[in-house]
Amino acid sequence: MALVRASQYFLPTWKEDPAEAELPSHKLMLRAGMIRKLAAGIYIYLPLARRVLHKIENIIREEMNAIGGLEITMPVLHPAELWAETGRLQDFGPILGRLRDRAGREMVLGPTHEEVITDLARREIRSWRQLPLVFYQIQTKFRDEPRPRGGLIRAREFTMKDGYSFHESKADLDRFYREIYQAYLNIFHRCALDVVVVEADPGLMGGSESHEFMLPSPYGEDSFIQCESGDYAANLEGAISVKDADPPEPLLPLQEVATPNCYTIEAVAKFLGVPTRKTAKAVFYKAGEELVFVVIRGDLEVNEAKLARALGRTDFRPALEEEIKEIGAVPGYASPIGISRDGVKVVVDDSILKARNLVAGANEEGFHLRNVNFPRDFTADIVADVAMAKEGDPCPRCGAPLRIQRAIELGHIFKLGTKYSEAMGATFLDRMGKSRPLIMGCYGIGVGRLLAAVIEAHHDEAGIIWPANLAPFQVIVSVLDPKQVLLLSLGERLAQALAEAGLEVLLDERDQSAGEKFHDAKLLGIPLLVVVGPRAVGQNQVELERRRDGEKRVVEAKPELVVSKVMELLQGA
RNA sequence: CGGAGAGUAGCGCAGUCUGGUUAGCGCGCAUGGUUCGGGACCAUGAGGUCGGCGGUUCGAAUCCGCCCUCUCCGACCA
Repeated sequence: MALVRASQYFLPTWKEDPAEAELPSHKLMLRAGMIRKLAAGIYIYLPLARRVLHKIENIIREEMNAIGGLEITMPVLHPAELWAETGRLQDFGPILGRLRDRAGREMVLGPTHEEVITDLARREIRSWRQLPLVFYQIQTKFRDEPRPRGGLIRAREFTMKDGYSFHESKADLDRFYREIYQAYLNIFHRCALDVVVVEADPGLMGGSESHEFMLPSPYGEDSFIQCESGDYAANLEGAISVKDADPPEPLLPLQEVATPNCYTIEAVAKFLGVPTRKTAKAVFYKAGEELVFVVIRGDLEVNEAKLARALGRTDFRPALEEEIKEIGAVPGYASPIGISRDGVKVVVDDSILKARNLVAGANEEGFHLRNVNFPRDFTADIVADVAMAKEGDPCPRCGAPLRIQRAIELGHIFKLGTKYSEAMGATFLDRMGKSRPLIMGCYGIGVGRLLAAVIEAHHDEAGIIWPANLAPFQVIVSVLDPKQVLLLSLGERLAQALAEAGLEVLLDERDQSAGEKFHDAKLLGIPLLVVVGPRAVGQNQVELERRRDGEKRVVEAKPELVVSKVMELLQGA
């Protein structure tokens, strides 16, 4: 039986918006007494938040268990050597929280657990007969993010459900991937969230396929691109861009033109009176010893995630002016024509393929070339799509315009393949007795972020509006003047009856003004309010008020009647 | 890491430009009383290293320097 007395509980609510919060979910969680900040991006979860988190976590558990997931708990502290094995000790960089134990051993605070689970797998999994195996945990992660923001939306210390699956074949991973995809939809649906599933960039996680589960929100920390007709949605990092081409035109001869003080595409285009899409832009990166020379249509931007894929490396940075000059290119007037190709990798975006008679730099201060054409005038080491998709671009599937949406990334699932198992030697004997690396997938949900997202999706000016299945309490029984013994005892009886009927009940018998109690009830977002006040009780009645729509009922103050009416109203909450 | 802003009582803020009684206001908190249907009222009271350190000055919340913390924008973000 679940009956909590407010006077003995911890409800540190605030009347005013805190100065430090910007997002509705952040403000409301502070105001409702759910969280308190310890340091930037590091929060204490108070009792009210814990109640909701338990429900969210249990939904996740049920759905994970239903597809064969086995719950485990892995350590927060990992030996750094494990991370060195996969190279991620380096790759994660300063995001990785690091420390030494008393013996001087390097340790890391786990930002994720591929290394640990793969270590477990290589010790324990020997035969295909043990497969498939799906482990998951709901546990604290630490990432020393450069910029935490928005309360629980992007914290440094946060709770994550992370799952890892091991398979004997790609086909079995594919099968399980479809199951977990559906399980994720179930989880978010049960949390009353309308998520959009977007194709994501598997990037350097390796593997073939990856999806993100996004909740569209103006306060999102992420964005994705979506086709109006709904047949394509992708993370911006991986979004395929279709480049509309101009109609073909005859190739004209190269022609040098003076363009004084035109150091930017906009300036050149304006000076020569051509649209920016009729220019070729040069963008430079330094990757190790190599200078990467990207040629892209002037109206487009380079997508560095796509460039990383085209190059097969991520260790590059924008080049310095001196580095550009070293190869004979002139910053502001650069083009791939007439430069030294020694130690230079020319990457041509596919937007250049169909473009004709472009304006490009002449590698001479104050001059550009007209009528530059690929591949007539220069060659490429790599031709690839390295452009950032943008608002209004045609959808790669149906051609309808694409729109950019801000969103909260709630979940991310990956087909990892053998990246970790190979790096760490996690192998098994297959049906033919042959040793092969385990085939893996990994699957994350930001639990705290999910909690915040539920509030983002379900609140109004007065406070939170919990979906009934996530609410910390389903009913709040508010005794307006608890010093009147009759009112208090009636409130107690009703609360008891409701609790015995299986509901979680908060009995607000605090000696506070009616207004405060009404406001708190709304702020806390409890689906149903039972008002035990002198006015109605005088006529042997109590009032019910539904949080979601303000729907009110008056009921005779008999426990059975109140219970049945509460149940009825909760159906619509 | 770049840009912007902020740090004064538990919360929200004024005071700082132009140095000068005992550092204020609202809310909250404690005690007593009056109230009791949509954030009541009266009285009394507690609560402050004015983010820290250093400097200037007869005198610093206020001026100067360094540092710390927090927020927002950007970069970044399996």
